[in-house]
Amino acid sequence: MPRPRRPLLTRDRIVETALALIDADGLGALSTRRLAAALGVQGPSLYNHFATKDDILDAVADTVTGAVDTSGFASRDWTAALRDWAWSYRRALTAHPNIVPYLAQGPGRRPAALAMADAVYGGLVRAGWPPARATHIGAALRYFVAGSALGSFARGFVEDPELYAAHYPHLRQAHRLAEHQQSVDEGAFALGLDALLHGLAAEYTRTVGTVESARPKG
Amino acid sequence: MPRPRRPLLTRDRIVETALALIDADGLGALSTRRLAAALGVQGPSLYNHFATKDDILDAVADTVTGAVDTSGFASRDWTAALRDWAWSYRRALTAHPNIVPYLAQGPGRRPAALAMADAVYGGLVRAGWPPARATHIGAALRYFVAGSALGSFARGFVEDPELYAAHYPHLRQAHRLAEHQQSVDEGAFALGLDALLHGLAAEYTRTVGTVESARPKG
DNA sequence: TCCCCTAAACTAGCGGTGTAAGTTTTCATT
DNA sequence: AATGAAAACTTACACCGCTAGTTTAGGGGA
Repeated sequence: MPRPRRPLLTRDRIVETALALIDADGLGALSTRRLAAALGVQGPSLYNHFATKDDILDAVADTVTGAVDTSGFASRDWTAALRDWAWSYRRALTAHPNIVPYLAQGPGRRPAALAMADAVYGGLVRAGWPPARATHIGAALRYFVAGSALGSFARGFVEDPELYAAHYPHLRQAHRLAEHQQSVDEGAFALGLDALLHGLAAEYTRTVGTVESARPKG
Repeated sequence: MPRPRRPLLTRDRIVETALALIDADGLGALSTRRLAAALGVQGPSLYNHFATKDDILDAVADTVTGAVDTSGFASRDWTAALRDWAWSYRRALTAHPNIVPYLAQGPGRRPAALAMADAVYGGLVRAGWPPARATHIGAALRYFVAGSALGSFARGFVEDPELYAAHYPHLRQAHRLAEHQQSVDEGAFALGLDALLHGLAAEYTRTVGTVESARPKG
């Protein structure tokens, strides 16, 4: 097949299909040939639109990150904005859990990640946090969200309780975790996020100023 | 070469060499043939000792996790024990950063991970936390540590500041992050951990009891 | 309008991957 | 002493990411 009258591929179509395949079958099941086949095309044709497979994955990661909402930093006080952002961030990642290992690992140089960092950092500095502190806070929240989306804690446990009872006395009821996987993970996230924000608020009043100065500038 | 008089391979030697290769060249550079070559052996010989490559990686992950110290839960109050554990956990992971993506992702069914969960969960319950809360706290800390070890926040930034100034106004000084990568990541971890523990301590006094009841049982 | 360069598909193929299958020889057990 | 398992080997398969070279359609300049 020579050059077709209308291009069969576009970057958007490739990224979209790649994300669908990753969601359906996992990161390891995405090969250039399988992706191309899903697009009705031969493997190497992808290289007319992307330089490497990693470039495709970067683009996929960028669209996932792009779904994160940071608008709270423009309108709400910094603790509420952080909370909204963290939950939105988590939702964006858990909506596509199979890409998270790639996304969390790779560089934050992708546009959507930079825009997100910019919004968070800017919002915290505007709220009165010293720049170095703002950096740390953004990073700490990112750690927590990425970790929570990466490996489900509960998923690691298995249904058979006997496996645990013998060697790990306190985990005798751990098999129940498998049943309530999602609620355990979300509960742990909610608890940890609340604790983090509580601790940060205490640090804020201790080192930055009163609650009043935390109002958005508008 | 037939069966040698003394076995050339042992599980321990394989795991040890695999970890060294991963540390040196990254997870992606570990192939069964390269690993075997480093052991003075042909690729498929590994399958006399491990069923799959993933089994090898699981064993590597288990030895890394095994270096985490949870002894604080036996002797210190729960906040100090959590802090010690989190730092030890982080040190164990950052000592072998290349294996972290695999480790953080996979199931927690490996013995060392189970033993760790057992110690943490048991320690928190003994301190008076309700079982469900203890599960959430252990998971939340795990999220935070894994996320912090997984992707360096600072590493994502690049030296050239002009790349940022144009589109991301608040990141104008982000290039400095690259210089202080390690201290930024550690500072973010320290800040986040302190905030988390502060928030958990507040939750403890609010819902569980006074500080007195948090003493270790002994 | 003709020409030509670029774009976007193709086919063929390279070196590498995990692992299955079967072979050979040594060691340990009966 | 015989036997069977263990631990190395070789060969081979299907797949991987990617390169090189080919073919033709489309668009811009003479």
